[in-house]
Amino acid sequence: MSINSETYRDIYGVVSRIPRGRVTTYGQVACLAGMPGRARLVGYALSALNDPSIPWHRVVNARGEISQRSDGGPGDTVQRLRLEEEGVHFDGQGRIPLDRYLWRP
DNA sequence: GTGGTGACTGCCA
DNA sequence: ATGGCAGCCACCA
Repeated sequence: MSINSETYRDIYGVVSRIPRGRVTTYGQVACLAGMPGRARLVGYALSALNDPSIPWHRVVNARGEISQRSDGGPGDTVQRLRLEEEGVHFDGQGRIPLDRYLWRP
């Protein structure tokens, strides 16, 4: 990982144990990392992340949608493709039914 | 030190 | 159902 910070390492640690074919929300990652209410920090941490071994694509927002990146990169498209490869099904509105795919540790 | 920004969330109209 | 808004806190200029 690119940043030397315990906080970020905790976030990445949580993300890396999301099982294949499941998703989780920014808020839940924050909660599991011991900082409830700091979903925005999780988003910031992921934007700074540049490590292919971390399954960042399994993190979506609280509505089950893929959050668009500010840098205009193709990340959001890649995210959807990778999730579909894992068998995560999107509904007609581009959202993931969280009742079905949300990771419950 | 100060102020603006963001891969967010929950509340309210 | 959708859209706006305040709160959140690390980072950068």
